[in-house]
Amino acid sequence: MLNCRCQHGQCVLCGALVTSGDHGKAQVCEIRGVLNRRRYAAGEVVFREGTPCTQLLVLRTGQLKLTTMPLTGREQILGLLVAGQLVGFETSDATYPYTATALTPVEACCITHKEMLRVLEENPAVALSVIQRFRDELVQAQIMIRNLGIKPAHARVASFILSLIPAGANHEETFPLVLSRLEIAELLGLSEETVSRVFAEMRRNSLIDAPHGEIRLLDMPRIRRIAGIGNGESWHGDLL
Amino acid sequence: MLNCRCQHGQCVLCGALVTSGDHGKAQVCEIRGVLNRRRYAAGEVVFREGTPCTQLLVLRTGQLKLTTMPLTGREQILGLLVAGQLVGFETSDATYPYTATALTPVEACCITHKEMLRVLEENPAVALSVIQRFRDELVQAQIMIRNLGIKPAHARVASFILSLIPAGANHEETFPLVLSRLEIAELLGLSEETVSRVFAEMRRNSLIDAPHGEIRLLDMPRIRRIAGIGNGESWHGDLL
DNA sequence: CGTCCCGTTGACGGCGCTCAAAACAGGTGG
DNA sequence: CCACCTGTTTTGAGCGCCGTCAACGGGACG
Repeated sequence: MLNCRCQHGQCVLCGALVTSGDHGKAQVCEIRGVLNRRRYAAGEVVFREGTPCTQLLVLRTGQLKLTTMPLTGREQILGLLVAGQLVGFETSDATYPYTATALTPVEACCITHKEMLRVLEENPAVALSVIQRFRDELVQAQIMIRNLGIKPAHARVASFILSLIPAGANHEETFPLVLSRLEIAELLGLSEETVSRVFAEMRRNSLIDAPHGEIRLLDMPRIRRIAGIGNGESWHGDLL
Repeated sequence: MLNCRCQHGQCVLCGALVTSGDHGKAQVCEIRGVLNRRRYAAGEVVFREGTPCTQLLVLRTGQLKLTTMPLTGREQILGLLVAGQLVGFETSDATYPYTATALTPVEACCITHKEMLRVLEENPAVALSVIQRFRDELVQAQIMIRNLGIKPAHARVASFILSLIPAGANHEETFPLVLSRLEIAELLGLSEETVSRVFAEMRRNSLIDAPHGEIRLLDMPRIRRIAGIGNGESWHGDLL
């Protein structure tokens, strides 16, 4: 485990392999032959929409954004990925359906689809773990559908801000914000200007503080209320 | 296989089990003990958002819609399911994150999560098949995000109409339309009236014909063009 | 100091939502 | 068969949210 070349117990593949009792050590040794570690700089494109997909990645550190650009138009962010998640595991089509770009410096493990399928067939524990990851991604996607489908601009931004809080973190703390206004707009299905306006409004009403590249929640309960549906009665009533 | 009580080779569970060589017959016999067949009438609620989830279903026939209603507001349809897909396989939370409702008469196979996990651990082929289903659902969800995020009303409706065409079907044919205008609106993040207006406009321009409960495509190429991004220059130019 | 990029702010117009009523279909009972 | 009622679909009028266009400010960097 410690002498495994990819050196990370938290990786879905390694982690699961290590704990899958019946094969054990032999499997660990086998898999490290097919895993490659890769690094990407912030802003670097990992793979591009429409290119043939042969490999999949397991994110170790950093964040990725998945984007799509239908025909000639603005980009839409389909989702954000953090450590532990899979990306590029496409089986139905032979090309990636979205572009993956590093938002921060990224470390990831690479494996070809062919090898991955073999690993899954031989290691039920890994398969279970992969199923769990897909479930999580699907839940995230459904949350996005909810937001895009019914929430007005202010509620979308509020929901987005709440989603930045790391699990089990103290509020009233300052969190890093790696997305630009434009990227937030692309994530929320809004225009850059609208996002900026909502941020300004929230700052004016001391709901948040937003220095460069960071954000700080000043009034969690009200943000949470705004994030719920825009309930008819103008949100201004709540903000002022 | 033919004497299996659930009697369907096309079910992910049975199908996969039958073809998983190394266990074979024994597994088939084992699984039919934990599978239950259920029927639901059109309009019947299969399970409701927020209720504890212990079972998952494999759709045999019919269609389901998955809906959510955040706080007090309108419903949002998260997705539609057809035969072969899984529903209710939630592992992270103990409650269903959406409501499942039958759109047509439905037949499904039921299995508890606990049993399902055991089946997955013992049958890699089933696990692979399940992963594939989740991938497909994720792709569908991402298509919805794309549509909701950037497309104007007309393009959303056009995309929806195109999505009704069964795989490998002849166009110029008449397809069943099980969703009401309100449901289409909830799926596309629009109002009922807007959907109705777009349908009317399309009918006026002989793009479609829409008798009760059915729809017929009259001009596939133009519908396809409208479904692409609304590219700035008014769509009226295309329609007239 | 000039340039570039990002964020902010203002003015304006249009898409699509809201409210309301009419047209329509389907089912039920007289 | 027709009157009646209920729920769906259609159509109209009005307006508000938000997207577009444009100009400005500020920090990073050469």
